[in-house]
Amino acid sequence: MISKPPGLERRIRAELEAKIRAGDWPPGHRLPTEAVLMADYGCARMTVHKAIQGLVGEGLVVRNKKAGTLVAKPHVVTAVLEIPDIAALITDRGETYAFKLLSRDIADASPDNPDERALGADGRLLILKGLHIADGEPFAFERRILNLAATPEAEAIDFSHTPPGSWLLNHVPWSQARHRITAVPADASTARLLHLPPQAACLQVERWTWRNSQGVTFVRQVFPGDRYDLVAEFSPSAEP
Amino acid sequence: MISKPPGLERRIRAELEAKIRAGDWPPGHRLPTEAVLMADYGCARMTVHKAIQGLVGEGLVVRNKKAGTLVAKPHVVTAVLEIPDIAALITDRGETYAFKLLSRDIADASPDNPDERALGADGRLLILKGLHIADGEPFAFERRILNLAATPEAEAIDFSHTPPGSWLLNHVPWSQARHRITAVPADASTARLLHLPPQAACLQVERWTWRNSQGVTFVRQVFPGDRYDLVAEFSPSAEP
DNA sequence: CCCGCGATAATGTCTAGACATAATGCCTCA
DNA sequence: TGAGGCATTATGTCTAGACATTATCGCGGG
Repeated sequence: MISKPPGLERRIRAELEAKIRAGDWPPGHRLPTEAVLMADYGCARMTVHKAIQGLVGEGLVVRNKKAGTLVAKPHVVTAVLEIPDIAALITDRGETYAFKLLSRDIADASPDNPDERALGADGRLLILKGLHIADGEPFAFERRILNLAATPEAEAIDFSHTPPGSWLLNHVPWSQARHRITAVPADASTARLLHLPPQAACLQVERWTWRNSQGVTFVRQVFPGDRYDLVAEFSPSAEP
Repeated sequence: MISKPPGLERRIRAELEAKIRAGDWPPGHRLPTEAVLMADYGCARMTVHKAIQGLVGEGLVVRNKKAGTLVAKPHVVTAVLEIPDIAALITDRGETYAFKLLSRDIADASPDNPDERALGADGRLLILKGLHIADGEPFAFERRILNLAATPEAEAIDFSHTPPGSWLLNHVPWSQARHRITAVPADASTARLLHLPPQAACLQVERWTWRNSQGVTFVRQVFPGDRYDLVAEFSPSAEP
């Protein structure tokens, strides 16, 4: 009674969702039809329809004409991974952040380099290597390839202290990406850069980014296994 | 003209999305108001409203009353990680799958074990250790804690060849989970089990699962770094 | 010049219908 | 007994409105 009424659609959705999450309605169970809910709540069909569509968006239910609405079977566990900008990640922790550019090269894409080929680029590439530093300690090593055909402005930018990831976030519009997450032993030079013993277990995140089906960038980041981990929450689709 | 008309709402949504993804409308750009789109497409407001709400669901735009609808700034990279059932993962690859139970114990939850405490369980626990095997080769080692208060049926199940993860998927309804992904060096016994050299880099996935705010299970899986990696696609929320 | 207040412009939510579409399941006919 | 077709049921999509909500902007007064 204190807070404002959250809207009927939200309420219907929340009540259905609660029944599913509590296990009252197990996977495969058929939920009431729109007509029934409409009568239960005394509202228009559009309202219950939108409520149930919300559950579809969350993947909690599947709908079939005539067959009705069924609680979905969770066959794969999906999790939403938020891969933050490293600079933001570190400053959010209250540590000081610095980026150190180790090398900068411009090269033509060569079809025999698998990283470059996957990017689908065929023109000039900007190749950057750098180190992310938190409170003076090395935090991650990254090697990045930028497709200059997709982001020609990048050639003029001074990346000696600006991390290219942060620059891209603010200058490249919406895009699509693919991530690959692996554990790798640190090779000799990476181990030295990250102040690790040779062969130390590291988390490697590779990301390919496209915009409008044109390759924009590829990056491989190596984190010391004991200094970083990824956390993914299951997504009960947050409400604003 | 070959395929059926996909519905006006879908069409509006797709056209707006295309403009955003192509970069025609950069982050921060204000898109046409519902009234304008209504006139453009000659349809009711509800239709454009639902189309734009779809974009909100994808996180592509943000809406404010009076201020209008703005293209969102991609400040964190989010990706949808599908963490499959290991048995399904392996058989999908066309390899033979086997599970070998290494140990089974029942214990009372002890508050000084951090894994058990995080689960929030305070009754009896079933503790399983096992090995996932693909084509005869060890694929992953797992240690799992099941809260018997949440899933009492589990006590009667014979897990000697059934992987507990697969059993849970089919017997526990919808739940919430939290994942933590790290790189760790294999300890001596894990290395032996997985046929790895000691200290080899491994990917470790930890998952806490709750249902109805009651802890259900905690599992820690260790994969050889060179035999498994996680792939996460960015999610432009697929359309059926 | 700044502050506050009110008009306004935008989205949020809901209604009560209409017609379309698709899968189920029954019923009929061979 | 079996197969096909049709009626039924449920969701999918859309309309044309109504009223609610709220951030912004501009204007006027102190």
